[in-house]
Amino acid sequence: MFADQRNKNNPTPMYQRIYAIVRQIPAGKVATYGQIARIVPGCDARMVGYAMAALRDTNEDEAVPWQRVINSQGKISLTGEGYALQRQLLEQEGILFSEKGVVDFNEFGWLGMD
DNA sequence: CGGCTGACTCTGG
DNA sequence: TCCAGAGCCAGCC
Repeated sequence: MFADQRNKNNPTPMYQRIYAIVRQIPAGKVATYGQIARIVPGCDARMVGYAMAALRDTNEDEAVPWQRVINSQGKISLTGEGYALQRQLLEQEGILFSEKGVVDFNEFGWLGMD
């Protein structure tokens, strides 16, 4: 299974593994960096963030719903224009933000954050 | 092969 | 509530 792929013989680039997970997040739901990190063995929250950052240099941004990945506080980690763009994309999917810009995981969390 | 960079999370003061 | 430090790794010069 996946756990074995963390070996040197793993032909799959880690970023691609991360993107694969992100692509599984359905519209209208969000997941945290840490959550995704736990799904991908040998990967941590930072790695996920780095993978997302790397996305902007590729043309995969259309295939990977990067906007559905937010931080553990339920907030968008980007600032400035990036923030506005991500928030807009999420709102278009029906995700609601509190006045402080926080998403309710209980309602929109992908894995059902109970 | 060395150095630099980057969208996190948790803990403690 | 705010801030600093540690943990930790793939890409791209």
